[in-house]
Amino acid sequence: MADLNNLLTPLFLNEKEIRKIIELMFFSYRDFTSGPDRVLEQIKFGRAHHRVIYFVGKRNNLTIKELLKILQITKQSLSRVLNQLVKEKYIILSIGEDKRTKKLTLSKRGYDLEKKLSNIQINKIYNVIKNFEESDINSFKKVLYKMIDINNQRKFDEIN
Amino acid sequence: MADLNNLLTPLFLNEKEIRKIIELMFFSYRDFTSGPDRVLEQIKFGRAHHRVIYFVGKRNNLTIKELLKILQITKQSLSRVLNQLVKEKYIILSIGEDKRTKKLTLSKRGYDLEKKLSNIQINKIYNVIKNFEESDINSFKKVLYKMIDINNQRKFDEIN
DNA sequence: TATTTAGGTCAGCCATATTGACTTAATTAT
DNA sequence: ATAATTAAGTCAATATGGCTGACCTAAATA
Repeated sequence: MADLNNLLTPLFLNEKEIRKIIELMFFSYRDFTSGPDRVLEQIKFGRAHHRVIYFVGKRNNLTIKELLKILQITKQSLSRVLNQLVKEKYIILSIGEDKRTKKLTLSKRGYDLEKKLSNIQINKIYNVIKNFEESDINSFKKVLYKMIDINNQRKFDEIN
Repeated sequence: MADLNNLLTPLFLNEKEIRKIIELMFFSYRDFTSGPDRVLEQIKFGRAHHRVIYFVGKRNNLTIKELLKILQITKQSLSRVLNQLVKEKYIILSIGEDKRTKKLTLSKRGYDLEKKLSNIQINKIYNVIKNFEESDINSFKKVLYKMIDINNQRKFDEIN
């Protein structure tokens, strides 16, 4: 690694400045998830449920395998959450063309919950970025994108 | 809330673009924590231990109360993690001037672990931001900062 | 026909968080 | 001087979200 405290290093590459970014990531992510968390608590769901309905909502007819690839958790971890969402009719299962696969779709109920939860985050982000120049937001997105591991950048590209 | 799909809304304020930011936050934060997580696993610690030694390392002689304010967890949650760190001599406790308080300091052992863990994140961030213009990084930090809840922005300012 | 793939399930474990109740010792306010 | 508040600690119970390992079925593919 380069010597981050070298006098020739630009100021913004100093360890102190980088540690600020570490803290910005920690604090911003925590506040970013806290809104939906409070709503989820009331219906006895957790953050994991939000993630599932978020990505199912984004891509209807997602298979379990595709969902696991996005979430990067084990199928055992997913199963508890997914079974609850299916049992409580937020998500509808159907058989795929390949009959081994199952397709996941949001019901109206699931769609409404997805909207309710994601809108909290969408509004929060909207209220932040509306006060910036488009160029600031583009920089923000570019940098955040590069913070993702290279193989997961590809996954992000696939779903977008 | 404004209509995010209104034709007059700038493109970068569209719901679709905002959802990309949601996903960037999710993927980047996950990859941001995965490095330290793997190291912590080997010594039977978790992410919570990293947070504690991170902030103790940042501000030596931090009190329990101040630490709780930063982490925003209950003292019961902190106690398990902190007791382990003290028992295994990563953190040294001492009595404050106000004898009700305790001051937390990293031992050499704790300092070394802090460096080892944080350097993973520092290097990751360094390798990302070195390829950007300083203005991009400034935009990135400004936007991320505003993503923090207003009262927590103050806490960030206090420690920086 | 054999192998691989998609999905499911059971059991047990661990980490991180919570709430509530209660204690001790020290400081501060009345 | 006494009462109230504060900092810290502890016990117990609970929830969530992850994990590993083992094992199963049914469908697709080699």
